[in-house]
Amino acid sequence: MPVGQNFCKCLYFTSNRLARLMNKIAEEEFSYIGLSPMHAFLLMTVSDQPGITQKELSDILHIAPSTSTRFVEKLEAKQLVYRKNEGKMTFVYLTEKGIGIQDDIKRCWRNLYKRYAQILGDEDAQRITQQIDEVCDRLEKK
Amino acid sequence: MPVGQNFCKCLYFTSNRLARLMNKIAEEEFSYIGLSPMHAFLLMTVSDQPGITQKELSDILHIAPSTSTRFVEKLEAKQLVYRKNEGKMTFVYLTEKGIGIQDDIKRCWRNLYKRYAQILGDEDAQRITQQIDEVCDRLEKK
DNA sequence: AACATTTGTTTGTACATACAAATAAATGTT
DNA sequence: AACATTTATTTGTATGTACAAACAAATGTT
Repeated sequence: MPVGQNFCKCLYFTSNRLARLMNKIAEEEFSYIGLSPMHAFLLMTVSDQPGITQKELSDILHIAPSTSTRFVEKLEAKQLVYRKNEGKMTFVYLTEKGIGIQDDIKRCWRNLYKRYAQILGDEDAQRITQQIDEVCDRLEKK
Repeated sequence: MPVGQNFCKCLYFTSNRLARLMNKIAEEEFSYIGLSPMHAFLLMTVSDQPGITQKELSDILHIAPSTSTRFVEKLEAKQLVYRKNEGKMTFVYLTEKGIGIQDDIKRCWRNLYKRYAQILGDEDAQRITQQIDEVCDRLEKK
């Protein structure tokens, strides 16, 4: 009896498959502004909370602290954010250029939503997203 | 009005968050046999269909063809599989060593399931997994 | 005040994964 | 049979992400 057919019953397997699919779609949509999706999310977060620390960023984005360092580095190189170091913390702010592309980012984000919602329907799209978020919270809590 | 709080309503964002979480759990469980989870899945697939081609592997595992080349290369280096080239295709088989660890792989896989099912409950775990799989199929069909 | 612990950041390194281009074989078309 | 198209694989290169270790600052304890 073949086992290969049962990969679809493994949450590790399916969640990674979905993430790969969504990555491709999101990369396409955000490619219009030359940013990877996670970088765009980071920029939106900084726009929302100027002076945010990297620790807070990694909490909100659910990435490792080292990853947020790397992201901020890259966005700094593109002159979309700048850092202010104070003691052991670094506070992150948008540059003028970073502020300037916020609308474009939001537009890409909306297009991304439209893109998958068109396939899944608004209701299913929102339902599955909410359920995944809930599952994440439960898995993370312990 | 803060936008950061709404990332959880984005399927790209949540699916990646879940994948990162599941990766960590799966890597832990499969670390007992010194394999990354996807390598283990590939080995199970080859065990199920000896002589499978890399194209078929990439279809079943939902990865890019180049990725399946890379995986097979690595498993060949570990002497868990070998290749037989015929024409433009390469057929993949398990070595004795590869056959020998199948039980260990299955044990890790069961432990992985137990691990997240214990947190989510069997029912929820299976429900969300099935729904994600369905969503993937719909997104892939285009 | 001296030392230990915790907390935030950075750096080195590694891995999974992908795309695009190159290659090579198989198949279809004239 | 000659050429064009499709299909499977490989290779070069790039990106996202993580962990562990290093470092640096802040806080707690004696």
